[in-house]
Amino acid sequence: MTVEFKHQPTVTLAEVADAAGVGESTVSRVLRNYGSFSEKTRDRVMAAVERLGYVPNRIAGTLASTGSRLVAFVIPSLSNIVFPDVLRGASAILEESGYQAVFSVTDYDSQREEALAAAMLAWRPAAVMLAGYEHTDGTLKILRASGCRIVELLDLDGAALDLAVGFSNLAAGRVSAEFLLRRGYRRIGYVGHDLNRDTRAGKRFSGFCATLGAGDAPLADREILAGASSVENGRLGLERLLARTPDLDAVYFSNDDMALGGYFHCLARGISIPSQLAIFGYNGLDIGRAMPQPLSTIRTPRVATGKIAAQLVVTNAPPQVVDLGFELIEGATA
Amino acid sequence: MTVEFKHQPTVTLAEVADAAGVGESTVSRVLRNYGSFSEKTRDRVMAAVERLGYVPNRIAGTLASTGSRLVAFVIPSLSNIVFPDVLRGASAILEESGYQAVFSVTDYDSQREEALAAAMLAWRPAAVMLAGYEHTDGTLKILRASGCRIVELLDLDGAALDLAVGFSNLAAGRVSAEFLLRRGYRRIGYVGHDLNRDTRAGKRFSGFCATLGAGDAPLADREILAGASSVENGRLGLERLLARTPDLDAVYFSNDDMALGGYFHCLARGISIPSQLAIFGYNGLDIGRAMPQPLSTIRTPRVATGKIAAQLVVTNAPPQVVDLGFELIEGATA
DNA sequence: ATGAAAGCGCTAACAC
DNA sequence: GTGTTAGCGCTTTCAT
Repeated sequence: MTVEFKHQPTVTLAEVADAAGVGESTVSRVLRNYGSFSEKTRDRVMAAVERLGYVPNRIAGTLASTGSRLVAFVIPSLSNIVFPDVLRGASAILEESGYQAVFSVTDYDSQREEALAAAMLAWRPAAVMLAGYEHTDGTLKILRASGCRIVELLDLDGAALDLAVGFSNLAAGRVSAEFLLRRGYRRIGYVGHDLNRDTRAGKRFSGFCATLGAGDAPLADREILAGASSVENGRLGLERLLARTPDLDAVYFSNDDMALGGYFHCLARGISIPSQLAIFGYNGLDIGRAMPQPLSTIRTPRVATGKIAAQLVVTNAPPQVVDLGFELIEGATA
Repeated sequence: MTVEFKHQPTVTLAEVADAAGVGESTVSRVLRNYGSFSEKTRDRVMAAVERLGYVPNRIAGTLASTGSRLVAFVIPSLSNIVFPDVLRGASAILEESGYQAVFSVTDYDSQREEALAAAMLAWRPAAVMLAGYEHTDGTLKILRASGCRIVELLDLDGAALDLAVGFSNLAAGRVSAEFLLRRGYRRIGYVGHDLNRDTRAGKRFSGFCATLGAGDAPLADREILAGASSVENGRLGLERLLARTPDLDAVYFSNDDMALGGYFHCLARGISIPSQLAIFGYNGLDIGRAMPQPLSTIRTPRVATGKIAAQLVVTNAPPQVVDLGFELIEGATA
């Protein structure tokens, strides 16, 4: 028998069927372990798969079955550790269920979010995961029209489109303020990054200020830095804030990175914490626990948010809002 | 039991063609702006697209054209900031070229890497991006058989399969050791995380030790922690190392996170830096610059690695190795 | 400049 | 238990 050399870059299911001496649908059934087939057939098919090094084409499979196992993430940033954490939680669940994570980064720009959401939809994902509730009308329209599951993450202060997983940023801000008031601080300032883009940080700030006001200790001063949140901006922000308002007794930072920067500023200037100045963060990063004085902060369920969100999608759960809450960490800096 | 999500009826290209009163191929040409068509036809098609809210199905498009615009990342971790940084650099380039990033996380497990690489290949990506050169034989086999571009990232100490972008970890370790020797340190220790899994950290450590040995100041002691790299592990590691070998004059950490932990340990114990103990890291994170004493470290081109890798893929560059180098940062901690 | 028709590789009915 | 066949929604010749 003469075997002709075929320059075929990829093996197809049809070739496996030929090699195994069975029909295509049988191979498909065996590979998906669905429907019925004999032990013997299964072995023959698997042998052929092995021999030919067959890798199923999920593009074709998805098209044929009109149900994709792609989950699209449209996230603001990969620099803010929050989002890698969410992705991490989600991808663990997705991978074990045969789903595939796809992502793009909006850079906190809602126009980009709209464009990227549209681009994502072209892949006909099973679900689209987004940060928060603030989306353009265009984004909302195409999402609703898409018919795929929509998951809004890390924000519960608003109305969910379909699924929502996270916690209330407004409440996180309130709890932070209550804590500082309870500890007796009255001259309280704020150092944060761009609130217009990071709307969740904006909601925390609102909740924080509202509670301070109600507690008869309205926000004494604030310093909002233009760029993204970072340790350096935190340091710079506190420096500016104290230059302007030296008599503050506590500062609330938009997150732990910023707070760490503030901590470094105090270290460098010999400002003792918390006696001269208290510092409070947000996120509950591991780094806060390793500081000489553990950082007082709010621990957020970032990985859990990703996990639960993925689980809801994978199990095709009905529309719902899942509040994972957050935890106050009474460290040593406030 | 997972439930496959079914999409609600979506608008197809055929419906757009009908609505516009043209053939399917004409719609396709207009949408991809390829081939020739009249102004008038273009307007009619675009009007119909708009009216029906048509979103092209890239699954179908990819299947028909046998050329995907998916780029698959198989990365060890999302907790180690290195990989989000690489993804960030890459996704910026990929998005503007109409490519889509897909990822999965191996958790530094080469068996998982093999399984995930295979799963990725099922999506017929244009390229697969992996960390480093250490892969199982199985991984190598399926990658080579796949016919798609392969990019190995962040490691140049080995033989590239196709494309490689990064720098030499061996050299980074050597340069770190040379620096410490040049500064006069002679009793040098090491604090690191799991070297078997993170082979790039292992290469740095090798280069470091080799240079120390050649400089007549062989590594005095080392503390390897079981878990992943973290600030807390850095702190704990330094504590243990000094308990065993108190007379060290410098410590090299497997990365900046660990080094920051060591810095915190010194702060807490009143060990003055660098006079009593010098600290040297790796990665050049922003956080190091904001420390009261800037961290002495090696800055690695993480975002650039992602960018260049993406560019090579998008432009279908010939096989090559791109050495982006790294930069010694002479901070104040060593 | 445009349309008809043949796939891309698979899944899902439906026969047998 | 297994094979046959008709699509999934597009791209791509190849005519016209």
